[in-house]
Amino acid sequence: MKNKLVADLLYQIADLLDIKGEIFFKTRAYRIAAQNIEVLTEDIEVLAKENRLKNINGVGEALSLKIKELFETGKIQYYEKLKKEIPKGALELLDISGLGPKKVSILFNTLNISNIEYLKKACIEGKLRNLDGFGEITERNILRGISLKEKTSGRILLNIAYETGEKYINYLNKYDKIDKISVAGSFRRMKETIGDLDLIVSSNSPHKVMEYFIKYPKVKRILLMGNTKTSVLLENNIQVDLRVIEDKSFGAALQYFTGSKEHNVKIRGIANKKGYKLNEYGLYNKENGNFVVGKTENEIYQKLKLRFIEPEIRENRGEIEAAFSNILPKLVKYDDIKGDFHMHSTWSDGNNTIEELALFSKKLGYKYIGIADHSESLKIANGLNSEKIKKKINEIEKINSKISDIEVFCGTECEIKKNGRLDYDKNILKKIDFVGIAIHSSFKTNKKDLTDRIISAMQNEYVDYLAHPTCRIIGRREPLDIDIKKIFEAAVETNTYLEINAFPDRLDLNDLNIRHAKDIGVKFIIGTDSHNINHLNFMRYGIATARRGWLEKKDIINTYSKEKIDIIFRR
DNA sequence: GCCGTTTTCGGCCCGACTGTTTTCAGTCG
Repeated sequence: MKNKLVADLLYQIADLLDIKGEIFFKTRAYRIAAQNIEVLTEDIEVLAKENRLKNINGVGEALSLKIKELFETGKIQYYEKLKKEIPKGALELLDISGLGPKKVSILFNTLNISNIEYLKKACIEGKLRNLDGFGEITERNILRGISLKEKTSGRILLNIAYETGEKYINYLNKYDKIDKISVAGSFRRMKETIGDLDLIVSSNSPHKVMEYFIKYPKVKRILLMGNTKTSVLLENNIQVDLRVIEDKSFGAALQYFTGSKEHNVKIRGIANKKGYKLNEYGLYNKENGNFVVGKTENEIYQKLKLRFIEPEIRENRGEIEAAFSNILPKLVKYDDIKGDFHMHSTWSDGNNTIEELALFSKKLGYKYIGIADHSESLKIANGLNSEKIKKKINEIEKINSKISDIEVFCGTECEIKKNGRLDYDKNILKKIDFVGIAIHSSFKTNKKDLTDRIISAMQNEYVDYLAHPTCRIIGRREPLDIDIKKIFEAAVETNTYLEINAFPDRLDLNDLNIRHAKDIGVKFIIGTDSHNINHLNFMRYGIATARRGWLEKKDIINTYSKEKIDIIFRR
């Protein structure tokens, strides 16, 4: 599937056209097309061959020709030409806070600034202040933007955002001038990484709330401050934006600032067609400007004849159409999970004993857990040999008779060897309750071998689930180069559950893969990959990712009752 | 560049804040 590649190319063309000064709607058209291609389940190369590109939303005559050209010649002339006009470094300038296409265009065309290094130098030398629309403050802001980019390298992981947001909200909750408070933005949608934290507050004393907001002890700098909007930078370099509105607009603001942008554009388009105008203050009658609703999100969706859409799926990936036809999925809930089958104990590389894990899990309300320690060949993680497995089984039996109301299962996270065989033989595998399999080494073989290796392991009759299927680590390791669709098909054929690994830098499978897999008929299991009891709390990020992948309770094995799980895992 | 039970041409979401200006453009979300 080259869908991602085509989408990235169109995004790049949009950026290049922005800098060139092309009209907004044209560059937006490229981005809309790119977005729709990114979420396409069908292989775009097949669509191109069968002349069906124009079936994709946002792809018309011009774009379909360009995509066809790409598949036929390996290049798009239009893109090649743009690249020659505008160097790659100029695109990077767009990432700097405070710089948009217009300013980048001026910088490039007048001072020939084509990378961040030159820009930094020019700012320090005071060369920008004489340009039209620039001044000394702009120079300082750009320098600040550069240093921030160097420090944070972009986005933060969901769990960091969660912990930071939780503390800030606790602080705000102590202030009696605040009525309602909620998170918004990509954080509320539980995206795997977050740009900055958005908070929405309703209050009749906005100015006082702003004053209190900026007094939070962890604030390092105030970025901007007004009566409705204030932004601060925290000591950990996370930006937090606060919006304060009246209570009657709380739902409208929440809807507006939760996004995604793409979702909102479509929703506002629908509002328009129905004779309304929608903004962060409410839904208004377009004719007379009268306020219609705005206190809750639900009222707004209702007025637009849509079912309520959960924040996690507001990405304009078909949820609006589904809400209209009343066929939205009943997303798995955060308290639907009854157990966790991916945790490591002191037997391998975990920091807590099985008993400690069991007691903590019981506190979380779980009915069962599975201990999935590493297998023999993963020496670095203290993988278990057959002797140790026997002892571990004994220990688990003792714990099960000692602790009530939670059942502990003995399992493994078994290495898939280079030849596709498992690290343990049949005699061991049949003794333990469940078998998760995973790759931790020899990533860099070719695509076909890697795919075959995983599928051949899935075909082993004792295997229950495939852990972190793509092995990506956010910000550090790209997903494995595997034929993911074949893996999904094999999962259905061999009845292997695919894990949604909830560890914040994995979240693997990701939202899009989950949706594609679900369409094929895959069943899932959410595992935290815990190495200590605190990691067990990561489950929420796995559930969030499952929700973003449109999963329902019935799609996920560890929402099942203990009786059902007994049937599945007790051999 | 796309799209059409408002349009095949003329729309395409909308408002706050900042810094630069002297009424507004650019950026951001």
